[in-house]
Amino acid sequence: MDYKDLANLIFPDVKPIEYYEEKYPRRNLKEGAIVTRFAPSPTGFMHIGGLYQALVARKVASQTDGVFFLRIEDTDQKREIENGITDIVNSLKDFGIEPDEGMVSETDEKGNYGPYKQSLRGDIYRSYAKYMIEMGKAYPCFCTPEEVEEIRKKQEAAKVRPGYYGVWAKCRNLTVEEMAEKIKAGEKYIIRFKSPGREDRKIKHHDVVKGNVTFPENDQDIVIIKADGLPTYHFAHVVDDHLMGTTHVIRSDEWLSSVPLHLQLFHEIGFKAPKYVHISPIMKNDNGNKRKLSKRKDPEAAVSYYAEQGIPGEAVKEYLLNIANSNFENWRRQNPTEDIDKFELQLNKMSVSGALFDMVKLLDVSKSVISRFTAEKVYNETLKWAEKYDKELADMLTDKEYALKIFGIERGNKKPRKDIAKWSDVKNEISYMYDDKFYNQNVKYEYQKISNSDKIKTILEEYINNYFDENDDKQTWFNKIKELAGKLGYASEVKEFKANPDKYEAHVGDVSTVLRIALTGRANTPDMYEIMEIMGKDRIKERFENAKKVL
RNA sequence: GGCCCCGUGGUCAAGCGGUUAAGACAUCGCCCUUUCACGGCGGAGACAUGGGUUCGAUUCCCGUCGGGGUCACCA
Repeated sequence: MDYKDLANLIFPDVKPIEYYEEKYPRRNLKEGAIVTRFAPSPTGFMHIGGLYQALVARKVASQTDGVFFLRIEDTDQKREIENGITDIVNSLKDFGIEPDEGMVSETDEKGNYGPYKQSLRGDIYRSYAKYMIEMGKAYPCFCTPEEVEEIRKKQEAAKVRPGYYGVWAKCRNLTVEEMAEKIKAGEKYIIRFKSPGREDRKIKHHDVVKGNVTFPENDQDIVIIKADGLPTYHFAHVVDDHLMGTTHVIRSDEWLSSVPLHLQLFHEIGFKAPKYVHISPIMKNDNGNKRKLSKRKDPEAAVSYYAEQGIPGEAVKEYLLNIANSNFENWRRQNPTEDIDKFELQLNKMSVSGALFDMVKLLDVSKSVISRFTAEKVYNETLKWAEKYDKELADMLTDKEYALKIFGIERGNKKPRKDIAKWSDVKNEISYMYDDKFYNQNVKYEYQKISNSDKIKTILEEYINNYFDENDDKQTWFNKIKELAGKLGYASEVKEFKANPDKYEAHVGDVSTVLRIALTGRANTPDMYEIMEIMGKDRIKERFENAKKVL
């Protein structure tokens, strides 16, 4: 009895690895092409950190004419949730991230290197496990979970490293005959890797973002095939990324410490190891302590949160790119209208330590992003958001032509207006442009410098009767307000007023403010000329009448 | 606790032996503007700490402190 016989006893009906090696040939890509993947477990909602990884992986693959694929790591059936894959696929799609290969829905996939769902790859893993056993590099372990737990307790008591290794690895030194006997006797077992490592030796490794790191060699006989016949993460990673031709494994840095294991696994099975890119997670300040954004405690950890808030996906992506490569900001300033796909992301420039999530900064990025949108796009996005989260707003937007005029105020020029950070801001920004909202809100007219009722009344009446003309261009429109101010005894120029503060009660700006407040109920609005232009004389008149009533 | 990684203004961060230690967000002041939002100018604000090495350390080495990660038949 030798290893081969043992392997056959354990996996009698499994294909030789040559079958798979042929079925999944090396990818024929041009020099320098990077193959990346996003490999989440469908265990809950999509996390912002996952989006970050996927974004980075998608970008570097695109930049090098490589391939980016989506693989689902569902080898732990206990933790799975319903529609987990759909949620991942849709979340990525919402942010404009399309994999070249991989799962496209709960059950469908595209690409030639599948299945892209690990639970469907059991036979493949078993073939490679068998291969390992044949080589004497893996073995069946008959220890029960209770026994393993007991070993751990002893180690703890003895103050030695916990784990299944060296002398603690009871089954490691069983003879082939003993193993076969136990199997034939029906004893339950799992498959463990037979680590050739020694803890007192160091390995050096170069991580693309973390740089050079040194670790003790792995000496743990980790399990590669679980009792349920599926592989553990470690083994699936090695087999899949080999077969799928991944060149760069981009993953969260919590995996950094398993690099010695993974490298050893790759080496022992005889595959070329990929490059590793361990990216720092996005953190949150929690009472002075940094911690990862938590699914349970932090609503902003879920990518759905941003959609709910009405923060455009483009903004979230730009913010994330900002964290990834801080020179993105400079690039954006120099290329304000360029598509972000044109930005060249550099993996080795990514931060080694985790960045604190900064909502204020995100919102600032978002303001800029939205200011670059066309009125049409602002309209469409706002409507899409409103239909889901704010019915009242959606109703307001029924008249598209009118809404487009509002969204067009101070937009499309070199210094576009930056007042919307998220779609949920919109209602408040535009509500006064809607008569039914305006007249039903019980507006309080809080006049400022000029607050005397008679004076306000005079300004309003004079203006609408003698100065307002719908056909005026902006310059003459404003000249007329100056004229009005002059006629009523206010300074028609601000400079004039500042030069002679005692001579005048107020200046043209204050007159404007009266008009603005009577018109909108607010002291601060976008350009008043455009607002008046959109409203038209009758509505302006009506607004003024309303204002006069409560004087 | 063992092992690994990290430590530049409030935040994100350039810098990698000699710099007046960039920039962005936030903050404050001024300017522009009929208001606001922009935009412009300026201010305040940082190399965790103690030892080395060096003519010279934010940059290199060691210790301390602080933060994070990891030690599963979870990924």
